[in-house]
Amino acid sequence: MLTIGQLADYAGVTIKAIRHYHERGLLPEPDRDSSGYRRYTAEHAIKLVKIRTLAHAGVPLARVKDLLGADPDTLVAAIAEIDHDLEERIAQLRRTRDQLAQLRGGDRLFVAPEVAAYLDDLRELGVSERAIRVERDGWILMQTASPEDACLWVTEKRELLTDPEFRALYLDHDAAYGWSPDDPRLPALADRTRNWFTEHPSRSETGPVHNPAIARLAAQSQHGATSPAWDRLARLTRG
Amino acid sequence: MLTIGQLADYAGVTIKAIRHYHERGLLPEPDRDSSGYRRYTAEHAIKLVKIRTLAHAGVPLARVKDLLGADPDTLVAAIAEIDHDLEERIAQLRRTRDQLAQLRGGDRLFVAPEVAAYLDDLRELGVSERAIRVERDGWILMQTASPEDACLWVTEKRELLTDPEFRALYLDHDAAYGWSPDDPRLPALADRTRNWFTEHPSRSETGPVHNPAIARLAAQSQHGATSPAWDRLARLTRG
DNA sequence: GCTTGACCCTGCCCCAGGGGCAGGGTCCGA
DNA sequence: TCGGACCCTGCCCCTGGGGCAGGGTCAAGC
Repeated sequence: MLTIGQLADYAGVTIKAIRHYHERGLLPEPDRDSSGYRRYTAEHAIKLVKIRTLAHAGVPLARVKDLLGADPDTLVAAIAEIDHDLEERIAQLRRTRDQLAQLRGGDRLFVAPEVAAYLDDLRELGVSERAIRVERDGWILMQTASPEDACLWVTEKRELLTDPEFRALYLDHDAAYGWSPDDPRLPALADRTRNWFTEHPSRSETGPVHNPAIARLAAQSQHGATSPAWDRLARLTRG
Repeated sequence: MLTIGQLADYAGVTIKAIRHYHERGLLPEPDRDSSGYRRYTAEHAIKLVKIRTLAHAGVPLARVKDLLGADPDTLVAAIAEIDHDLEERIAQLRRTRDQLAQLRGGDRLFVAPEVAAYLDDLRELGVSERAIRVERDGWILMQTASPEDACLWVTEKRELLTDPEFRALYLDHDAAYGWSPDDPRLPALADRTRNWFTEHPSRSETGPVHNPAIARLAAQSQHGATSPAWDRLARLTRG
């Protein structure tokens, strides 16, 4: 004949939680003594331990209720599933720990040295600050998503910048941002761009990117930073 | 320039969560495009990854907010603490898994065989069903709290029952439950009880129980099942 | 031009497991 | 008999979102 406080201590649960389980119909209300206090039996205690264990495992109370009334086979199956779920949750927490460790030095990784060097290259080349900002944002995203891919990719891009034709193309694209969509120089630029890509088919744009989703993301992330001239240029380049 | 959906996919977070972080002031609201859609920059993305990592680690959002604005030293200290917390939580989940495994065969352990044998002994002795019910409930509680202690203790109690004087005392106490508190046989019974305990000082009542809290619990759990005669008997026995 | 599906907006209510408070009763030991 | 610990009900609040309603927006294909 336990009081609610004794039962709570026994099961390692708060008094509030026990009353909550009564309200939800998980644990039957026990008889009251002469002064209206709840007096619990051992049956309540073992049922409460069941409830607590399942609840601690993250099982929603509604499902706990079903499980308490289920036949043993169903229960065993459910427990196996819950256990599997717990295992996964532990793995997830471990991953979170790893990410937490990265966060410690996270600000340094704001822009990795390779990326900073690449941005410096662009600046030296005379690229506009607008373009540099867009590049930087894109690289930050890629770095956060997959530092290895980003590092590989940026190194390749720096090599690409040693090609005079690529440098010229880059600068012309940068300049074309502010042109009118009817500018007569656009078709020629589109031609040169297409030619360059046919001559360098497997590099950079379709390069050794492990995660294609990241490439898509990078493309999308720059999509908002477009202009009428660029839109026309894109159409011309595609054909 | 990411939309909210793209940002959510990137950070592995729901759109709802992002809006929630805006409401809580964790993540600044970005500018809107012409149709009122939020457009995010890379700064938002890296900040969101921080928030997500901390939130997944179970840090309350209010604290995440503080941490985002804190100096690096404070941040590093906080991360160490959070990491320690995570480690503990993983251990807790593992314990929950063990308990879950016990739950699988939990109904069989409703009354362990040793306890069942002890209850059978009592029944054979002629003990009342009322007393047997109280005993059973007590043992169930002890079993659930500490199966090893319960098993040790019940074995010792069975040995005790081979002592004729203890058997007689047990039966007399059982019978005394229904007596009037003024019954003249009570003082003599109290004397015999006290004598027995002084002659068997270290057994059973103060026996090899590893967890004293359990002994206290067992005593308390039977406390409600008392009677006027028992209350008087207890007073007499104590002196 | 029109439809269709995917995406976005705000606002509202819901959940578990309590915390806290009000306002009052009960029990137990000294 | 008094103080402190315990119990009762009932109420509203919090977190970290999920779900739904009701409506606007965008892009692709017909």
